[in-house]
Amino acid sequence: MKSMTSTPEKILDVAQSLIVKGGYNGFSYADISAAIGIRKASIHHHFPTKAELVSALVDRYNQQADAGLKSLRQQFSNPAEQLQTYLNYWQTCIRDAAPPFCVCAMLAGEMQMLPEEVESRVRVHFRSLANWLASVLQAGMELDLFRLDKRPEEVAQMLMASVHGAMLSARAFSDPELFTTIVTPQVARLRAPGC
Amino acid sequence: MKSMTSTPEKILDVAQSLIVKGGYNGFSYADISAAIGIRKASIHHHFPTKAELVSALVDRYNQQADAGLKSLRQQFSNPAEQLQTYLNYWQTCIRDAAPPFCVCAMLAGEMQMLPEEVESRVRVHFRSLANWLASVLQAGMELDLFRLDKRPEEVAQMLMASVHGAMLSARAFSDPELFTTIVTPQVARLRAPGC
DNA sequence: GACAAACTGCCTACCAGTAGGTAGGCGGAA
DNA sequence: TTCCGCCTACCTACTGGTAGGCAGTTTGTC
Repeated sequence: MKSMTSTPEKILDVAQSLIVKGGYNGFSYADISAAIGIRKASIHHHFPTKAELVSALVDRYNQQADAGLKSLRQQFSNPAEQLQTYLNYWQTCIRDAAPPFCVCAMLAGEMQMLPEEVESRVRVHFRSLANWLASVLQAGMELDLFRLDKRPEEVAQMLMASVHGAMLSARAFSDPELFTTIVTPQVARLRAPGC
Repeated sequence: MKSMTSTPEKILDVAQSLIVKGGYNGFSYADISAAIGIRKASIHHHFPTKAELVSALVDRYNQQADAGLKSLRQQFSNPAEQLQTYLNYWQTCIRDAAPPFCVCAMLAGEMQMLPEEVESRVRVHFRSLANWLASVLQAGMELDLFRLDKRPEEVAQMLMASVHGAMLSARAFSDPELFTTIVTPQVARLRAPGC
């Protein structure tokens, strides 16, 4: 039986896991080549340059994230549940070391030396995640589930920063549970009393 | 007039600014060489391997940070002021693009592929920053300046994550002000009513 | 339906440039 | 006289990237 995922997909999968480990400069075509048993030149056939490879990678990641977040809003009517499910996703990712870090958070650190084409795509991710969080917060506020002391956009930024910082701490301390320890109380604070 | 800083110090200075830009894999001996007008081999004379160089760098960074945080506690008797001054430090750093990022936060992202000797030193930084924050929070709580809903150690972790996440967001959006926007309300939340 | 042309996906072989690192020499200060 | 800081010259391994070939499939045309 032939493998079900296409070669370009496999390349992006491996590249993503490598970026999550060591960032843009932390992997090479040779690494991918070794991982999926294909020659370096063949990778260049699919993605001529490294910048194009990572751009495609972030594009795919953004699409997946958008789709995931959108389906979250359809699946759960309760904004509090939507938010919690989003956080649970990362919680299990980090615990299972699946992709224990957000690709874009990783790349954001290296922003200053990324190719422009990649940089702009990373910014897109941050923008749309912040927007999603803000709209969930807004909805929750209107339903009296959340009581915010700031505009939803600002609280969204605070929440996003907490999530990324918590990923960093979990990694620094090699303690997956730390992610939850940090993030859970942040969410609890949003809840309006009596919910 | 001779330059006042010794060559090893200059090397570490340049290396630090390069790490802050692009992480461990984001710089080379050649980069440092070009920046301070010395040959690559001469850098190896002072720091035989890259791992040793970065280890020395993080050691120095940790010492400076410890000294800075310690003097902060001596300079201000009020824990709220201590905390605020710490945050102001990063705020101005990021605004002036001085070192607009914490070296250890940067390295923490690459944790999984760092040489062991560096990894352990990064962990030390996280540990001692968390301890400092926790002790400031504890002191503030005893003086009724802060009202914490969690143990000071946990709130310290939350605060630290916020700071690092805010650095990441400021960088991703190329917006230095965002750091303050994110961090200030986090601190405000700590304050006991009537202060 | 036959047949050449074009296109795939991958290969081998190669390139210039750069990575981290080494060997050994040389001038000046201790 | 030895040590220090820096040098030139060099090494091997690896970086991202290219040129060109070669089977197998698709395509257009008669």
